[in-house]
Amino acid sequence: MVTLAEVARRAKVTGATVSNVLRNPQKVKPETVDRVMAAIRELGYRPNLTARALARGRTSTLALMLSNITNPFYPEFVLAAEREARKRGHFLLVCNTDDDPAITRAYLEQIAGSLASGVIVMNTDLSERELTEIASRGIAVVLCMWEHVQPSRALPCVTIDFAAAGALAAEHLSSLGHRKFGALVGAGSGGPQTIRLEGFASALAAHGHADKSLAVVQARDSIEGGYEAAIGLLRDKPGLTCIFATNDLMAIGAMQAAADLGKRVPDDISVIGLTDIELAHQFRPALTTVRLPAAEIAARSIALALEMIEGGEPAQDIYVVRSPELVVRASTGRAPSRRRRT
Amino acid sequence: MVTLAEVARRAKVTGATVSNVLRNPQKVKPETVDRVMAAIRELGYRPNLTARALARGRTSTLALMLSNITNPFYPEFVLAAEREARKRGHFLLVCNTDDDPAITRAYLEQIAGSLASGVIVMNTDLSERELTEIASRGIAVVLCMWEHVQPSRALPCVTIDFAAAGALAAEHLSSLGHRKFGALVGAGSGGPQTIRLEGFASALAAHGHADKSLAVVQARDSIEGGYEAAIGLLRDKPGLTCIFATNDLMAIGAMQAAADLGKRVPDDISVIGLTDIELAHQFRPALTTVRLPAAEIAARSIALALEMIEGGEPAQDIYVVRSPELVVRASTGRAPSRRRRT
DNA sequence: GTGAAAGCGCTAACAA
DNA sequence: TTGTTAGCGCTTTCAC
Repeated sequence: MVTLAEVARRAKVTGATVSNVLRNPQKVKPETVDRVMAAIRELGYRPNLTARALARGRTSTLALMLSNITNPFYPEFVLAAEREARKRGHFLLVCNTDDDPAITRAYLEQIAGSLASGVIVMNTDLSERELTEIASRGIAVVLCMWEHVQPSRALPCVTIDFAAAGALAAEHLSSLGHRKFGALVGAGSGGPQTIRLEGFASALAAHGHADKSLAVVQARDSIEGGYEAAIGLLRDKPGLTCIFATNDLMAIGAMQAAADLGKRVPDDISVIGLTDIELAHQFRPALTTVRLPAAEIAARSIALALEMIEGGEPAQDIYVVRSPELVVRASTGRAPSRRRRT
Repeated sequence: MVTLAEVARRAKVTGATVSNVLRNPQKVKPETVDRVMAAIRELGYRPNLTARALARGRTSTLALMLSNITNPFYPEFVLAAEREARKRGHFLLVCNTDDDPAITRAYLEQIAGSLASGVIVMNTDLSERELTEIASRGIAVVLCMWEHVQPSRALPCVTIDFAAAGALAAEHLSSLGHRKFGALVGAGSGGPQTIRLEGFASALAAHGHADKSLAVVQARDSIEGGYEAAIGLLRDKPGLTCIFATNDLMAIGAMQAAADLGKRVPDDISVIGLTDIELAHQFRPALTTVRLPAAEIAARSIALALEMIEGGEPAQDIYVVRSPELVVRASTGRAPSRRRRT
């Protein structure tokens, strides 16, 4: 391995100068710069990032903690995060916590402040208290898509308006003439996706729908989970003409359930999701959904972490990115004319 | 940040002893161990992995280079890789190269041998020569799922028998009575998936099918790519009763194409994929496919890299993991009785 | 069984 | 403009 010292020797300068050429070339006489650059090239020198990190007191890696990258939302998110990090000269450590607090904790203990100087924490089972404690060790912690009723006051947080997302879904269904609503609420880590549901329910109320026109059921946040929950829901309430799922995976499961029960989507029943993962438009019928700007959230989170690392305190506490928007595709349509009773 | 020195001071020993307690506790008197452990606990000490890496000359991170994590094969792979790495006390840097040799190269230059002491390279546009050069800098490079006609002789390589996988698909279709075959060949990075196709074609020949009973078409390796290619293929060769795609994404696209052309799967046409990503069983109809043991390949690759780092040279050059196996689901069925001409 | 000391490769004052 | 000098926090001989 070629070291800075060898480059220095070859260029007949000291290490400090080589270091300067690399970091503040304007502070070095042009011809020295040339000489050093030549030496670097000839020797094939590459700075050792580990040594640099130790000397500077901060690394060039960021950690991204998520529950399980196998959920199709994350790959899209990770890609965007990684691109932003790379653009800013950083690398991304991906940490799957499997929703296991012990794994999460172990990761944080080992990595935070030693391997990574910043951590983006998504959907976690750890308490805010515990996370705050990590942050107090001097490492940049940013909460991402924190979906609790109370936004965090202690940790900077990048998120979107989940209630508005739910409301968009409600307005869409309502405007199509639906009157009997089903909702599948996913329970990811970090608790159930209640805010999405509340936004949905409030908007329904605002449009004059009675409380009892909405049937809610919990589901695991996956295609299979949505399928099972929808089967149950549709059996219990055969009069439903539409289903809102707090995310796309469950919505896709619901479409399959409808098909298996002999209901056509969207003729007999409309299904709307939330997130707009790629699968949403790849599935047939293509899923109508409310789009969450994942890439933007990812990039913002990385940027925020880096700003904290560089500048100290974040300028504000909560960063809300661009609003969610409705994406109408093939899975929703006008409510069928009444034929059966609820 | 609590350092080793502070722990040492508190435990009234030197740093060397603390270091030993952490690494070779049997070399330290039990009561000293206790004292040091107590100090560690009281102070909340966490070793700094960056400093450790610098001192030991090797880091605890591995890099995984893949083209784009958004391809659903990778998340499953990454999860398995990360678990294996974690089990062995390492962390995983995920690098999306976007199939761009420049990005790949930049990553390798920056990371290899400084941030990561091992790199798993999947599907890449870099030449073997270039990769060998990186490896010669003393960093562990393992090729993963290298799918070239010539296996690499220079770099250790974890792979599976792609030809056998293709053959399984052919045998399955042949045994169902099909006689007119279509094939979609994906062209990922690292060139087209020729070996899978060759395995398919050879098996067909071995079962007595004439060369011209197989129509091959290239496709982009995605649902959309498979869709477009299949539309073209089915228009050109309306007599096809089955389609083999060199991977699942294209197979799913092909199923959608068939549906859009008014063909029922599997009644009018059978579709078989290769890989068995999660989507394969989640889609309707569920996709018959040939399963590649992704998790096993991932784990083996990580393990191999670590062995090389620890032990120097790998014991052998090519590691072939468990054979692919046929997974029969709903997208394949008996060939329809002849109705039309080719 | 424990300590002293040298160093991993780089950065960052501060001097010159 | 360049060099000197201390480290960063940890590991690792080698004495004691």
